[in-house]
Amino acid sequence: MKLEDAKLQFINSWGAFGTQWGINRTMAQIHALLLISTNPITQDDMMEQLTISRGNVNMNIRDLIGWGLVERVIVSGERKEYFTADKNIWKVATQIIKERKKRELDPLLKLLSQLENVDDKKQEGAKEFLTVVNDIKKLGSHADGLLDIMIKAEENKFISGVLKIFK
Amino acid sequence: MKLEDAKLQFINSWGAFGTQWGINRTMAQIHALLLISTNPITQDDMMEQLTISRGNVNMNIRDLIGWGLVERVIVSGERKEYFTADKNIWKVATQIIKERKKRELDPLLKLLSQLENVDDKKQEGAKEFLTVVNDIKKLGSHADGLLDIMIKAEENKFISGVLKIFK
DNA sequence: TATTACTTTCATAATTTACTGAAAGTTCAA
DNA sequence: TTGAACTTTCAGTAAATTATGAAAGTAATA
Repeated sequence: MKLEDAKLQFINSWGAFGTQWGINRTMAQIHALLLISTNPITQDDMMEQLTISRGNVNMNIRDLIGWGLVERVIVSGERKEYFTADKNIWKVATQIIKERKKRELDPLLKLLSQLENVDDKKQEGAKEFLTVVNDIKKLGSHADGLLDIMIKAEENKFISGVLKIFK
Repeated sequence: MKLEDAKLQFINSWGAFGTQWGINRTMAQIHALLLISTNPITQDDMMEQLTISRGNVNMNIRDLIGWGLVERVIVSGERKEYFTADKNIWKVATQIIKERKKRELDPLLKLLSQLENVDDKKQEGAKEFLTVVNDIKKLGSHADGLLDIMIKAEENKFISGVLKIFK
């Protein structure tokens, strides 16, 4: 397989994969493109490579920066803005997890806590309801801590070894 | 807060939450409804409670069954079909993770493996590309194992304690 | 075997989400 | 301060996803 084809396929697959996880296709594609670009690239480069409009590129770049996945780079002597993405996949994963937690999980857990304040906890069905709500809360907080460990484990042979015991 | 209101809000929030993770709103709502229903319910119950069409209920129930999250229940003496969902949140989580892995992660990893077969691995940019592809693969397989641990840890105080050391 | 009770399908409609492109905004250099 | 180079915004449009509901399918009862 030619490198160019492989790159193209990587970008497309990454886009498709993102879609299934609630991330918009173009945003994922731009990120993929940046991941495999050796040097920082411009918005025009992205427009050309992905055949998408200027507005689209701009909005998604802005989102990616908001997610902490992409950075603006100033190339001295150039007027144009360049962009780059952190190539360290573990950092990328940490960042995504951190953001999703902040944006989605935390608000959900907060809401669930409120739902636990039902008036009459002895009424028909209340017990089952409260159990489910509470269990989701527990799972949420647990997942949180464990994903932290996952990231650390990835960069730490010792922890990695210890964890294998439990598999 | 009244129990009925809390239930309603739970269903709606769960639906909204699902949407952000690439799960369609109605499917998540049906699942939520089943989670907090003490007894098995019928498609008509769902139509009424969620004010959605018969077709919509039927298609999403079918999907939920495909995900292994919902089961048909036969109530003796009744002609109608009833449905129920496993209330054990850890089993639910395991099941979702297992399915997403099978449907999305595995195919992606397989594809990435193919992309590693680029013709000339010495050409400009090939190294960076292959590193990214390989790192994602590694992350993918690692995440897999660790999510297993998470589920087990949730039900095992000992492991849970050990894991805290690493936080 | 007809009737009834119920389930499934799927073409079309509604809704949601994403994209475009031109206009407005910004910044820098002369 | 003018204008060229570049970036951002956003109303309108297009595309993708979901939902509807009536018709077709199935299977239990009489």
